[in-house]
Amino acid sequence: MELVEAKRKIDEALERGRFAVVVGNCRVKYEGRAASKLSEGDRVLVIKNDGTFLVHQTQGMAAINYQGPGASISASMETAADGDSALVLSAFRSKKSGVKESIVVRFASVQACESWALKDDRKLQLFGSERQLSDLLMQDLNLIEPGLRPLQQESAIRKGTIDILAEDREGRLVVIEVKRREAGLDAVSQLSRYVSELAKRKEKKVRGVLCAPRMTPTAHAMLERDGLEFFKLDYVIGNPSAKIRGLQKKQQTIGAFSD
Amino acid sequence: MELVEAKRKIDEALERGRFAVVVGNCRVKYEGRAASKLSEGDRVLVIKNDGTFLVHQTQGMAAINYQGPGASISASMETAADGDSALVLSAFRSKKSGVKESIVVRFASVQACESWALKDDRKLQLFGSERQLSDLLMQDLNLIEPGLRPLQQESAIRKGTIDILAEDREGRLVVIEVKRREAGLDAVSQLSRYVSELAKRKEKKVRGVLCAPRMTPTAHAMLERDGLEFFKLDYVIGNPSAKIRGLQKKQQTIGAFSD
DNA sequence: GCTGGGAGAGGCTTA
DNA sequence: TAAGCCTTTCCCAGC
Repeated sequence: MELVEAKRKIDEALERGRFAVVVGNCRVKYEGRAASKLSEGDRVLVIKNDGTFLVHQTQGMAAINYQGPGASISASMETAADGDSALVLSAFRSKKSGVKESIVVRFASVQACESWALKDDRKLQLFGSERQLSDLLMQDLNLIEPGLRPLQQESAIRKGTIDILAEDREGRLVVIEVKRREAGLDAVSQLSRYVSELAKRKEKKVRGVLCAPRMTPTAHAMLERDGLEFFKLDYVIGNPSAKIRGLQKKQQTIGAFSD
Repeated sequence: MELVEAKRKIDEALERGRFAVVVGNCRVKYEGRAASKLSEGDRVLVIKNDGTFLVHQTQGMAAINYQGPGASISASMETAADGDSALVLSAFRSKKSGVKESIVVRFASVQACESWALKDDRKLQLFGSERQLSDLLMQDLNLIEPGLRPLQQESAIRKGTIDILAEDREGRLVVIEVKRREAGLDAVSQLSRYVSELAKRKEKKVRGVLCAPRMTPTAHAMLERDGLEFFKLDYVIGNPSAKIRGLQKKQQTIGAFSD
């Protein structure tokens, strides 16, 4: 496809706010929070109405260069010193932090360039997030330990946010950290931070329980050394809901929906 | 475009290992580590040769549903009870962990469906990563403090990996943690973990220095309470290299390349 | 192969 | 707005 023709199509797509895809041989340059260069190769460029700008290589899941919503996108023709011309598509963005970012894609040739007016107002419904598991646990903390009563969910302390704060049979505070997947060192650090902060503030012993499907051995060692506890969180992911195994009370259907 | 025609094109693309893009009205269902549903709307599906499978909505940077390299992709026609037919594109993958994942995209209509044989063997060259900044600092630790001598870079201890291990004028061990962006509570936790682990092992006082462009206030408070230190890391990102401001020794050009 | 930890991480929620 | 922190995070490097 002729570069000029591709430019015309892109200009039209940008003007009309369409979703556009450009396929061709290009070089890519990025400057912003970091900097990068990518020399010549065939790539697929995705441009969305909201300013999203994605450069995809033929392999790998993540876009190799990207600009999020809010970028301003422009197209221009460029003629190099050797007389070769190129279609240049670029995305600029100024972040609130003051950082300016730019991606410049120089197409030497274009295999395809198309755009569409797409309509989509639906949102993804996700099941099995950490927040959902936390909500389910809140319904009956007896699963973790008989007599455990919930005090607060998502309570903010100076050093972060406690997933669930509870009280045990002896009236001790229990900090519960929920992880939807295997817990590592970072999770133990996090819990440890909350427990010591709370213990200092309340001037009494505070328990800490890490709820996760499993833990790495090193994390488990650190957990025990810090006097914290582990509770195996056994759950099943369904569609359209997640369930914790062993919960005695009838679980509310979270995230149920009609379609 | 006819659904059957789209299916034929997809089959051909899959067979020949091409990069394919499908645009149309669809529903999406995901089951795996979590589960999700997305009801009817116009979306763009990206299929790569390596099994990468991305569903993009009209807004937002991230793919709303995805499967990484290694997925097996298939296309089929389906006829619903009401007689409406659909083009079903799906991606399956079994992770090493044993988790099976699937994405099923049901297209009720297709606006465009195309594929290309793309060639690209180049890799992104990135400047200003944390590892690069660490490399630069290693060249002259005097910037942080006169008399500081490097002992080791990237040394693994039981509880993680220390960026830079050094020795100060008085012969004390100094753990240096480098962050390319603002450091938060997690960074302080990390450094704190390394320092206490090393102090316990060596049975002597160990210093900890957090090198970052800046810190959040809460993180700074925690740093001071833990007896750790902060060094403001002032750097500039260029293309094709990153430089730390104030480094006295001539900085090696890191990441320079010819193109 | 497990584990830890970075990433131009992005994005959401709450103080 | 800033800060914490979750993510189907992905990804790589080291042991």
